[in-house]
Amino acid sequence: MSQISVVHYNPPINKGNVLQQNNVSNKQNDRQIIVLRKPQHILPQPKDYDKDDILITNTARKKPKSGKEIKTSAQPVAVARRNARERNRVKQVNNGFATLRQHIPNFIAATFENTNGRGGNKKLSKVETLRMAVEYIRSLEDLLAMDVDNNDATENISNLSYPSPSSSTSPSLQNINQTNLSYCYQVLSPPAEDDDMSSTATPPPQQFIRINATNSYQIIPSNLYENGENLDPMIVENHILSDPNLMDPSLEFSVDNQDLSYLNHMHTTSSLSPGIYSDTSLSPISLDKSDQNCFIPVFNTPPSRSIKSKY
DNA sequence: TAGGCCATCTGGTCCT
DNA sequence: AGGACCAGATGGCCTA
Repeated sequence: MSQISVVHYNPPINKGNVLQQNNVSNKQNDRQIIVLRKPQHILPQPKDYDKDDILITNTARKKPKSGKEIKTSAQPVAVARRNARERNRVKQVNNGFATLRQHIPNFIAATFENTNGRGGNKKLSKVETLRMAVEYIRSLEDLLAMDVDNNDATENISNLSYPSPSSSTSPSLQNINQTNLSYCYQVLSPPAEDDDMSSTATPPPQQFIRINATNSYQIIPSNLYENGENLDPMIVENHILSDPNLMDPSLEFSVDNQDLSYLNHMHTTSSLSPGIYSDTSLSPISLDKSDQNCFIPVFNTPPSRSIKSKY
């Protein structure tokens, strides 16, 4: 590290920059020798440049809403151009994130925004976008693996059309099997606490109610059931729905037709019948067969009984 | 007010 | 030399 030695008299220097301080006992003038950290960036002073080489920059810096003036500093052309390149580069990165966000199913993002504690109407942050994208890709991989397992006619694989939420063309629903439901509750689950996106731990399923004849869903607050425990539709019908105070209206979300492709087993967007569905069956199964790790509960409630929504 | 998120600036490194 | 990329520092904005 570069160091410079100075003879210090007054005023005192910033302690943060002091690397070494030697008190030289000099009875005559009692001076101190202090080793300073070399300033990390010593920009050439304007006087070092021709006037033509100076740009007033910082114009691209976000203008504070408070209206405070941002100090503009004189910069050489090279520095200004480099900053502009960096801004452009970051902009490209952000464009990439925006594109990535568009590929995350709307209802997943909406649900996450409602449950991430950051309030609604917030776009996914970069970290959240990456997490969601990882989950999405993982789910598509699972879907692919499941489809390969289920289809003995391997030639179908090359013709498979996988759902793309941002695609304007509707996905080939005939090729979407029931694993979509598994996908749904996996991604509806909150992300792991740490940032380790390589984690393979399977989060507990998120349970929700579908409001009949609508594309609206209501997430059942997790405090109403234990992790991994599937609710009995009868309990939902007789207890939870009868007490609207138990439900959180902010946890209601709507899905569009494309998202519905992830929620429905069927080739149409008709609603599922209430019950517990397995990963491999299109028919509800009896509760005593249920395996909490493999089934997703679907409950329907008439619109008239829907919990007071955000509307 | 603390913490999260973000944009910007800047020094450093690598590559062409 | 200049561009691309990365990481650290900084400050503004927003929310709980």
